[in-house]
Amino acid sequence: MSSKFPLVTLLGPTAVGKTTFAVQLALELDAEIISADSRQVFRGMDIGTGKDISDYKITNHVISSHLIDIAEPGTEYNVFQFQQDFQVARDLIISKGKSPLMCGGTGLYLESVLLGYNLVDVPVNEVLRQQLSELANDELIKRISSYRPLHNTTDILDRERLIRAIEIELYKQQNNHQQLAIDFVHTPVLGIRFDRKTVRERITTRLRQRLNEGMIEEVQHLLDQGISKEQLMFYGLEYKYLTLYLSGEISYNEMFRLLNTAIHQFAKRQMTWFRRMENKGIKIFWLEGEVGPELNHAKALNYLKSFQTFSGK
RNA sequence: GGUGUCGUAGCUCAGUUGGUAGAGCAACGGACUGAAAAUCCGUGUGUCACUGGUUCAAUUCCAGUCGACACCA
Repeated sequence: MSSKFPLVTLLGPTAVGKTTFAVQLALELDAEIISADSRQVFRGMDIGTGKDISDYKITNHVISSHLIDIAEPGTEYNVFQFQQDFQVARDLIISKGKSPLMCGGTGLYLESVLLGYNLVDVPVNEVLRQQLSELANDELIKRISSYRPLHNTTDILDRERLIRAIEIELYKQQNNHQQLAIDFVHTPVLGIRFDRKTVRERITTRLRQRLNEGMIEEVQHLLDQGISKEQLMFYGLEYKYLTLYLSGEISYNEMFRLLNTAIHQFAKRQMTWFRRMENKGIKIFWLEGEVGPELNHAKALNYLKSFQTFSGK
């Protein structure tokens, strides 16, 4: 395929084979992959996040990937940073004359790019932080609620985050910044999905494999590195339940059962997010996983071809 | 073979002194622009094992059948 898209996206819930599919597609499109995965950004979190470098090798090529292993485990990463990093990665890929292929399952991150969220780079305001630090939590909550509706309790659980949220909102109000915010609504978006029941089976099978392939040791290693239990728990899923298991709070069987269910529920939430994206006007070309990768690959290429014709490029 | 207990939602079980039934988990739907694999909200999905009987009315009482478990042989 010769002419280039400003962006091609491949999304889907966990355990549908996105990476392998993306790598094959990247080879065809002469593309490099930008990962949109909120957990694969962390170094040392490999098996638990399904990060497998060997996946990027195909025949005798290695497909370049971006936004993987770019943050220290134990630190935080967020949409704003993702959007920034995405821009840099995309510019780099284009400057090499290649195509950017965004691939991942983190709905918020995908949407922030596709809908062009206007996220402003808000500097630290020490004076404000000093003032706010003297207020009671109730006061802080009242302040942030007066600026914007609360999304959920994540907004108000943590004092530090509460103060940061006020800092951001105040800055936006006072500075009237219209950030770059390019949207990619009219670029092709491919999705892979399976029947819900099949996804569950795939998740369970994969979980068994990962447990046998050193996932427990991986989490133990992170704990040994000094990453706090709380932080690991907040990363969720594998990191949460394996931490509970390793600290003796739940048995192996409980861990398996709870984690398995949690991943099933996660896949469902991912699908909910994709439906929301469709409702917001993002057209997703769904490839049914049951059909098999070969046929889906052909379908995907066809769709991209028709997309070009349609948009007159 | 005999005696007893039990059979209610996908699972574990409540319950109805007779007026067609809930809880937890699962499942399903949704919200979510600075932690998003997080966080939060909503929804009961059912031949009350089966067949008869009593009754205005049976998931509930009675009898039988089937199944599970326990004990006795």
